[in-house]
Amino acid sequence: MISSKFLMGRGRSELTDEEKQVLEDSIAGVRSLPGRNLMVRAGERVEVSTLLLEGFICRYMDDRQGQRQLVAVHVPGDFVDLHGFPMKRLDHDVATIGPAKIATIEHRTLQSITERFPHLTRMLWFSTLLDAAMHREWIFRLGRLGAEGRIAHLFCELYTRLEMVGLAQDGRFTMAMTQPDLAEACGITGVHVNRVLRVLRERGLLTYKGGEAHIADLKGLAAIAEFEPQYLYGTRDG
Amino acid sequence: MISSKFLMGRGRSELTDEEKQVLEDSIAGVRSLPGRNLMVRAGERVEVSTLLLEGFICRYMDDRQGQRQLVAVHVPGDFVDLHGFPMKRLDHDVATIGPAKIATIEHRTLQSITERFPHLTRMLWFSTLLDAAMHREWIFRLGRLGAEGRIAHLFCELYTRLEMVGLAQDGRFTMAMTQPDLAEACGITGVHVNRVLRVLRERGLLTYKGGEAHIADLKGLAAIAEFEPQYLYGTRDG
DNA sequence: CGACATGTTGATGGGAGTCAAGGTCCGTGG
DNA sequence: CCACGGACCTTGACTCCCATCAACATGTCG
Repeated sequence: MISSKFLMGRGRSELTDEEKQVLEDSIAGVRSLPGRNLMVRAGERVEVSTLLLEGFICRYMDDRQGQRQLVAVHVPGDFVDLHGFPMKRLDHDVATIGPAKIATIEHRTLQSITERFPHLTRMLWFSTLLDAAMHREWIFRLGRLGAEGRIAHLFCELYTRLEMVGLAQDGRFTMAMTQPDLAEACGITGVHVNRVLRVLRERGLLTYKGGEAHIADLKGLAAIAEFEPQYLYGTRDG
Repeated sequence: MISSKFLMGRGRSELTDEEKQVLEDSIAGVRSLPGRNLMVRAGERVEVSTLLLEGFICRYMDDRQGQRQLVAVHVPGDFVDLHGFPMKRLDHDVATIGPAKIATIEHRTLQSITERFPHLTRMLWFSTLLDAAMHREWIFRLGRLGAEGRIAHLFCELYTRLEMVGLAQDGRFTMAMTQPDLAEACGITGVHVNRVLRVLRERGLLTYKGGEAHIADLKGLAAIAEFEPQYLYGTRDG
């Protein structure tokens, strides 16, 4: 099932079999994209939404000098731009990081879902709110943590999210972000990312080289990051 | 009409009279709250959502040493915690800044709206996505701007939002945030906020004293802030 | 092989944090 | 009525984290 990773680990079980099938049948097509591929430019009107199947995609905004700030990183199973359905235009660019495989769903299909499946609609809404929760955590990171905490937090988040969809285990995962990419996600310079990674490596917390991450001490890394993963789950239970 | 400010300036016109009435009839009650009043604590299960009628409300997360990071500021007309309807639990605290007047809507009422009014549901969804767009802009601010830009940006955003609901004009508005509050919103210290405000005042851009803001040069302030207000409108048009 | 992105390390400087002191304003209570 | 405490605002001195500039190493792909 193409959409099998969607909401995996975060309330997917609340979807009925019928709803899962509706979602699956909504997929208009599957495509492969190369790395560093601009998918949507800010301000463009969008008519489809994208479900990420493989690879990594980021969303970002550039400042006046062209310096980039990532506002989100997406992993397989994520809807990348579902918010483009109610919004119609995006306020930011969307691009692949490494090569990626995506499924597309047309907005008119989503429209008909909202008219026939209220609960599924709420779950789609819910999934955009998970993005918002991650945004808030990023605000916290940038506002309150130093460079070490920011890097550590990003790795904790990515590890947790990848683990939910079966793409990380034993502290290890593979990802396409370069050091400059990490810098753009964390609001620091590439040079400083390099120094921080060295410190984290020397302290036995994390190694990251050539796209291979190994979190040697998740507890320690989470402590530096002040990382508490509840926000990634939406905490619907109870 | 109690909910008359909701989505004012941002697609409210897309609501039919019937939908406006449905929303109005959903209001369970109106209450006044004192300033500095904790409304919802992170992790609590919530059963109602809050529409802000008067005053200012913020959402925030505390770091390990109790340092606070605001993740959102709300002005009259905003749904403060509509995302709590699909999410059920919040990942952050919510509190008034100054005294405030709020209307509450029970989640079971919202639930019935989602089952009977798909278009109104999409507009509610849309309104939570405006929050997400503001989150993204805050990420950008914290990641790419220095202290001056951050303060300038916050004032530009608040001015624009307040103007939309008729609470700001001619560069002037009233607000309850103290300098320490601004610091918590901008990821800098209260002392530094003070210095930055002085610089902005001396440059003839902005004065802020005792809750009275006067933007003397909006163009200049927006330039420092790299502020472009489209994100506040959701840009549904065209 | 050369071009280019990425990774690494060093030297220097600046923006913002920290610590400290004092000022203003207000509400409360003796 | 005035003393007092408590927020908030203001300014100065010193410190430190991270940016900047620069040089070079490594790797990879046409």
